[in-house]
Order: sequence, then C-alpha cells, then structure tokens
Amino acid sequence: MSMTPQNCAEKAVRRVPRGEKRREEIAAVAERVFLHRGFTETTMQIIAEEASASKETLYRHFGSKEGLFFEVIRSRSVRITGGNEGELSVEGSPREILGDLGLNLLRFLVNPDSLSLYRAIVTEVPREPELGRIFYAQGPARLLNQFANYLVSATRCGKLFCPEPELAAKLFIGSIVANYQILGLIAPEEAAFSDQKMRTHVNEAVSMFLARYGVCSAKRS
Amino acid sequence: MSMTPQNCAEKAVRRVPRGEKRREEIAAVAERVFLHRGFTETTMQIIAEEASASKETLYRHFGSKEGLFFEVIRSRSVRITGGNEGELSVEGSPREILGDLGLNLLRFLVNPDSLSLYRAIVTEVPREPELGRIFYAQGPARLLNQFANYLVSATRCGKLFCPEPELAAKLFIGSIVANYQILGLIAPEEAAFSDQKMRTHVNEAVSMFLARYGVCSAKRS
DNA sequence: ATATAACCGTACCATCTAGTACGCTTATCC
DNA sequence: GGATAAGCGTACTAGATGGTACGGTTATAT
Repeated sequence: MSMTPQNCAEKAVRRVPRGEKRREEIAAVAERVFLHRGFTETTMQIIAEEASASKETLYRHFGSKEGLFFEVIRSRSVRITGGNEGELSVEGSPREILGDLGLNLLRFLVNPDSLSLYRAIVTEVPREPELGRIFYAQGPARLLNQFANYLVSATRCGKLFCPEPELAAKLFIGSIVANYQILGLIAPEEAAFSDQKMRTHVNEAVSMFLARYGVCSAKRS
Repeated sequence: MSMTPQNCAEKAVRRVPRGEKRREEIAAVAERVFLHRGFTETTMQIIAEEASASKETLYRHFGSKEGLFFEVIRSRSVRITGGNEGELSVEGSPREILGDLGLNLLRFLVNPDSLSLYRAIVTEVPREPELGRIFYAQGPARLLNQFANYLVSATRCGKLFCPEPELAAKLFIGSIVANYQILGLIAPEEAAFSDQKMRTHVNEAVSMFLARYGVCSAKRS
C-alpha cells in the first residue's frame, strides 16, 4: 500500500553501513568471539555469521584470520588502560590509596573478560610475540610505572619510605594479583571471588606493604 | 659370515620394546613435543615420527590425541612436586628459610619447561577443566599448604607471628611469583632473568614479609 | 620352534577450515 | 538519478589433520 515501505518496515532489514563503520562493527563482534572461544576454536565463518557479514568482507578488511585477531587484541590491550592514564594523586593516606588501587585492580582482573584476554595472549605469544609485548607495555608495565611514580612522590613528601620504588611496586602488585590470577586461569569454576575475600586480601597486602615501607606513627600495631 | 648378525649389527636396528615400556617411551616423547609446541600445533604424526612409532600404536595406547595430552600433562603435574613432599623444617632463621624457599621457587618457575607447562594448561583449561584442577592441586595448592603449615609452626614456636597463615602465604608467594611469571609468559625474550635480580627481588620480598609478620629483635632496621 | 600379538609404514578416509570466486543487491557519492 | 564499489550469500578449492585399515615384520611367551 504505502509507497516506501522498506525504510519504515518493522521487519529488521538492517541497513548495513559501509567502509570504516562496518569494519569496526566486525572488529567488535570478532573481539567478543575471540575472547569467548579463543583463537583456535574460532572460525572466520562463525565471526561472519555473528556479524551478519560475509567472509569476503572480513578478508577485505583484515586480510587474514591472524590479522583480525591481532588487530582485535591490540586495540583491546590499548583500551584496557584507556581510563587510568593520569598520575596517582598523593592526596589522602597511603593506606587509602593503596587499598583503592589494589581493590580496583583485583576486581578488574578477576572479571571474565580480563581473564579471557590474558588467556588468549598467553596462548598466542609463541606464534605472535609482538602481541605479548604490546599487552605487557599497555597493561602491566604501565600500571607498574604509574604506581612506582606514586611511590616516588609519596616518598618525596614523607608519606612513605621507598628507596627502590620499582621493586616495591612489583612486590605490592604481585602480592595482590598472583593468587587470584592463577586461580582464575586454571580453575575458574571453583574460584571463590567474593568481594569480601578480595577486600580482606587487599587490606592485608596493604598492611604488609606499609609495615615495610610506611613511615608514620604507630609502628607495629 | 657370523650366524647372528642382526643382534650385534652396528647399524641402529633399535630393538623396540612392547607393551608398557613402549607406552612410556611414547609418553615421554609426547611430553617433550607437547610442551615445546603446544596442543594445537602438535600433530599425532609428529609425535609418531619423533618416537619412531606408528600412529596406530599411539591410538592403541592412548585412544585419542586428547587422551595422550591429558595423560602427559597429568603425569607431569604430579611429578612437578614429587621432590618437595616433606614439611618445611622450622630449624634456622625465618629469613633464611623464606629466602631459600623463594629463590628456589623463582628459579623453578622461570625455567622454560615450567612456563611451557603452565602455558599449555592455561590454554587448554576451557576445554579440559579437569586439567586445571589437577595442576592447581598438585602445584600451587600444595605449595601454599606446605608454606602455611610452616607459618603455623613458626608462629607456635615464637619465630613468627602469623594469625592468618593462609593469607600470609598467598601474599608472600604472590609477591615473589607474579611479575616473573607474567613476564615469562607474555614477553619471554625481553625477560631479564638474571640470578642477581632474582636474589634481590626475593630478599626484598622476605624483608617486607618479616616487617609485617616477623617477631624478633631489631624492628625497623 | 611356533603362535600370537604388538609394532611399523603406508595408504586411506572424513572432516574441518582458511581463503577465493562470483553473481546479485544496496548503500553512498556525485 | 545513475554509476560504482562495498557488501551479502553461496559455492568452491586446497591443505591439514584426527583417526582407521591393512599387510608385512619382530618381539615375546609358552
């Protein structure tokens, strides 16, 4: 009856965009699939179907399966630390700052997406070492740097005493991260990631750190 | 000329054993190959060639590729901690004991075989969760337990003060392990694993631990 | 000694999947 | 509005690989 029914038709005759926009749509879908299934278990066919795209389009944009994977992981690695670029403020008590940092970190890397990304990278590093370097630089290295910088500042203004900030940073981050990461990667189901447990863990890590590098008052509570 | 030349022939006409012995030979070869190349990049054909075996023999003994992989990883996970079953002795100063434990642990897990095993398991856990459980129980869990037991004993005889030994154990092990393990998995080539660095790292980790959980003399050096 | 079953090598099958080709449709640019 | 290139879907190729079959050989047990 109406003359231009196709545009306002309720049936989802999705207008599919062209060029860069389509490329990004596909990359987003691919990211989800790769993270969910890993590189090997993912086929180009699956990605194409999920994105309602054709394999030809995939190959036109990304050249190969590895090219697509590479781009996806790379962009995600960069995005990971997109938020926390800034310096850590020296305002507030070290205990508070360390606690916040630790808890945020822990919450972040216990979440399934982070674990999947990490798993995918660990798996593919032998074949694509570049991937590991990018991820390390964007993720762990950046965090360590940022934290070490804070330690320097805090030491300078007398709130902490850290002669070797890089090392201290590694110890603190490690004491928080290690056990949860291993569990998350190796035994995801039985990992009990209650927020309560994480809080307790972080608090104790902070206490240990401050026992060594703290500078203030009541030594040895 | 001689009547039984084939047995003493210099040409390696390797007498190939039958039954269980052959099975173990093959498993040993498979272990090497799997650790070196990972599950996906390993083919049954390669294993067969490396072991001078026939695929049929592989399948008779192990049923499937996954079966072979499973058996190999399982036995290796068990073997990992085969040495250090015993309790940690309470003799000696905590600083010494923690230092030794830490350094041994660190040396152990930066070695390429350990990293390969860990990588293989991380990769395959989504498909074979059982693998992860076995590894965790045989490796990390056992170590944590052992260490926590030591902390209890040391606390009991007044050499340390650890009200929450499990948590303290996690913090200590984590502070030692995390950074090196990540680097080893993610950026193997640029990982600078000098023994000197590891020593320094461990020493500082021990100092931090003792600052919190130590009990003796010269508080706050 | 001889029977038997483990073993080897080669060939083979079925499947899966990266990557290509092609004809038709449709968004986009002028 | 019409040309053009991006995109879709289907079909196809080629290579790799898990797993099987089979005939000949050799260790091993009786």
